[in-house]
Amino acid sequence: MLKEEQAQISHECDDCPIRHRAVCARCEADELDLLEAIKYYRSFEAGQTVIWSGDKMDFVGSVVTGIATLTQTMEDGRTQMVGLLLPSDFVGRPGRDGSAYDVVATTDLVMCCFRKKPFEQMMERTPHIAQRLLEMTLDELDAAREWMLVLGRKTAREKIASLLSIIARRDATLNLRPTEGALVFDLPLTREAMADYLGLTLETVSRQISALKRDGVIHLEGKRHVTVPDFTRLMEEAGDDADGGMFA
Amino acid sequence: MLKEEQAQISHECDDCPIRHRAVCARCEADELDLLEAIKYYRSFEAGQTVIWSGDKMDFVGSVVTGIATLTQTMEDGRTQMVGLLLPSDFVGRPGRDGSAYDVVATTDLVMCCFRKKPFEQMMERTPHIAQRLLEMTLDELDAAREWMLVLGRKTAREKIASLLSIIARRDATLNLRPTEGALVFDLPLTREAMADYLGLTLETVSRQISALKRDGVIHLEGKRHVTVPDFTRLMEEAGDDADGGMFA
DNA sequence: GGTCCTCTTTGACCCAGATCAAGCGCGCGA
DNA sequence: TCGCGCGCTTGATCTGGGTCAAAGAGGACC
Repeated sequence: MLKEEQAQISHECDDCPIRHRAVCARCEADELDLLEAIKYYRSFEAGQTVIWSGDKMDFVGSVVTGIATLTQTMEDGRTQMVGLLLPSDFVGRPGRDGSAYDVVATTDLVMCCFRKKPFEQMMERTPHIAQRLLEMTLDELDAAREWMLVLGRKTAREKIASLLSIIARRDATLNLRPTEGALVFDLPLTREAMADYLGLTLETVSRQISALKRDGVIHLEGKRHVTVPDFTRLMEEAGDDADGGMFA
Repeated sequence: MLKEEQAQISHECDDCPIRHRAVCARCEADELDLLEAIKYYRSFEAGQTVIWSGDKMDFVGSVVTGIATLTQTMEDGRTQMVGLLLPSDFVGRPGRDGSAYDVVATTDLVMCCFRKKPFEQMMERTPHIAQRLLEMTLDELDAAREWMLVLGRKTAREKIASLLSIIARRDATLNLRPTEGALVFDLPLTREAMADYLGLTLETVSRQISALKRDGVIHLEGKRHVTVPDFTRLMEEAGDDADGGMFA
């Protein structure tokens, strides 16, 4: 909690790293001023739970830096990740009180938050916010449906390749690295978290990553640092059309 | 195509069966008049494809009666259903030209359509429409995430029970039947379509339905007419908390 | 009333991935 | 510097659901 207080250092929206991608992306200067007046930052350490499923959630917000996950758990402990929240992603649902999922910080995390009530009022008055939120929600819905294909119909190897290509792609667009040649990135998830995302066991994840390494689809430095020498090859392994590639 | 023309019989929004649940649910009388002026009906026969994935889509619309499915297909033919569209559900995405999925009528289908351009303009001028669309999209996102748990972590038997309970629930709210005692409904999907929804093969679907019948969880009359004597039992079989029940 | 044809059921067998069980290796705290 | 723990790898075995194959059950059409 003290940590959270410290994080409330002054941040200007103008030089916010997610200014042009988050829910505020379409706001004009004056609208941004209003948001700036009611926003506050919260930070979390890796492993900390942001909210538990079913808990009352009196804020909404955007991931500024770090990574969080959305997970669902059955009574007997089986868990399924249902969302991977990267910088600029939105957390929380206007018009609902409780959280439907566990939200967990998997790395150190900074969020830009708004108390729900004021945000909802703002949304009614500022179409730019509602428009952007609709757009982001539709994108998430598409991503969720893409993921349903992965979960329902892909083999373990294809699942791993799909996850790697998604992380690689999002990492590339976020960091604006060139997409030519080899892609390099760090896995932000443990083997177990990957298993929860993919509907697999952590042993299978480990085995398939080893297999992809053995077959030269990826290189590993340590456990987390990944090099993809040929992205098209990875896409093929994922079972995707090798075109749906690298834009926006 | 002739069939579609015929379907343009006069329908009044006032006595539309999905008036209070569709994208127009929040519209005032005057807003409704504007929509009424630009809407048109299209009908499709069972089995007909509404749009192919990738095709240009110059309209959006709501399912009025009947059932449609959203599916994704891999090059080698593996297919995954990613959406089940019941009356009042919305089809199409404002701000995107092509369809991301195959949309197929699984029963005879009537849709209330709007050409995309006018609808988008309308959305900008009528916050009630955008608000309702956001709400519906958030609901669909929740449903998709629920489904990710089903696909990723449930057994074949649990998957079947989950599908049955979802159909039973939606059918009950749609037809406003009392939820006391036995639930009765018709399966709107073939075994193959169920398999595509659940990430199973049609043989496994058939076997598990037989097993649920043998164990008295459901009764079957013919292949499609289902009776659920004890809904709580079905929920347990689905692996869900037996509470998240029967409201709205 | 017979004959397709599509949807479905059921059986026999097989395999991808789960489960159970050792170990490895790196970072951290004492 | 050591040891301890957590994340990870790898092996051996088991099994749920896939695959392949055959046959029943309604319709719809002639």
